Amino acid sequence: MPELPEVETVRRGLLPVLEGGTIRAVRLARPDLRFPLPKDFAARLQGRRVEALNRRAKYLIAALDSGDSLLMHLGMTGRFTVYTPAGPAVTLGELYFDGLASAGNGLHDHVVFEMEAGSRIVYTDPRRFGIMDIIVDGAAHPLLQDLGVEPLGEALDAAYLWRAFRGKRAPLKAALLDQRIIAGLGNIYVCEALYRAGLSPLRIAGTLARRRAPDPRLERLVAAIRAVLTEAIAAGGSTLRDYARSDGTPGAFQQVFDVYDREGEPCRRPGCRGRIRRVVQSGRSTFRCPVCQR
DNA sequence: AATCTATCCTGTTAGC
DNA sequence: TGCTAACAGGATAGAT
Repeated sequence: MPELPEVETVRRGLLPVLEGGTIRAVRLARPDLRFPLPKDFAARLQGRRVEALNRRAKYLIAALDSGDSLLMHLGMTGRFTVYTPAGPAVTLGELYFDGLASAGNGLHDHVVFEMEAGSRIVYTDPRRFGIMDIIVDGAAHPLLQDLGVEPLGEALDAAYLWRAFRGKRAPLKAALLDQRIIAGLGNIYVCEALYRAGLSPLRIAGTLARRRAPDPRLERLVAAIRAVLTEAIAAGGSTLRDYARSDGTPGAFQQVFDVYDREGEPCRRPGCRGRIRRVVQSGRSTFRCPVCQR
C-alpha cells in the first residue's frame, strides 16, 4: 500500500533513468487504469525529454520539455520495474504478489516506457487503482487542485492543524486521512502517527482546537507525523523492497509497526499492559492501544 | 457544508 | 481438500 514514503522511494529509484532521459516510445496494454487514459497519451510523451521527476503527496509528476507533465499515482498495487542494458532489473514498489518481473508482457503490465538510452520502465498494477494522466502545459489538474499541505513541508505545524480541526466533528482518523488537510497520509501512517502522539483515532478532531492557543497535543501530533514519515523514507518505505532479479534475493527490510496489523498483540510501550485493538472507521481498519491513546 | 457510504479492482487469507 | 466470503484501501460519486 504505497503511501508517501513509498512513493518517495519509488521517485528516487526512477530518478536515474527518467530525469534527463528521453522517452522513445510508450506502449499501452489497455486503454485505462483507474480512469481512462487520454487518447493522445502516448503521442504526448513520445520524443519528450523528462526535465524533472517530482512528488506531490502520493503523486509522481514528470515535467516534460513540451511543457506538459506526466501525472502518476500507484494506487494500491502499482509498481515500476526498471530494465537497464547494463544492470539487473529492479522493481520499485511493493512486491504484492510474487515480485517476478516479466519485461512488460505480464498479465498486469499495463504501461511500458522505452527510453532513448535503452532502459525500459514497466508499470505493473494488478488492481488497477493506479492513475496516469497528462497535465497539459501547466494547466490545473483536478486531482491536485484540492490537496492540502505536504506533511513534511513547513506549512504543517500545530497552528495549521488547529485551524483545520476547529469545529470538526469527524474523528482524528478521518481528519488525518482527508487529503484536503494533509496530503499524503494513508491508513498505515495515520495509525502509527496517532499511536506515537498518544492520541485516540476515535477522538473528535475539534476537541484539539478548543483552546485559543495551539494545543501541545497538536505539537505532538505534528512531530509524530514527521517522525514516522521521515523514518520510513530513510528505511526505503515500509513495504517496499528493491528486487534484484539477477541474484533472486528480495530485500529483507520489513518495517516493524507499533500498531498497524497488530490486533491482539501487546502494546510495545514498556510497562503498558494494553493490547492493540482493531476497529473500522470510514470503512478502513484502525489499530490503536486503548491504554496509551486518549 | 460536512460527513458518510458504496464503488472500483483482484489476489490473498480466514473460515467452514 | 476445496469452496466461499471477507479483506486490503486511495480516491471519487452520490447520498444523507
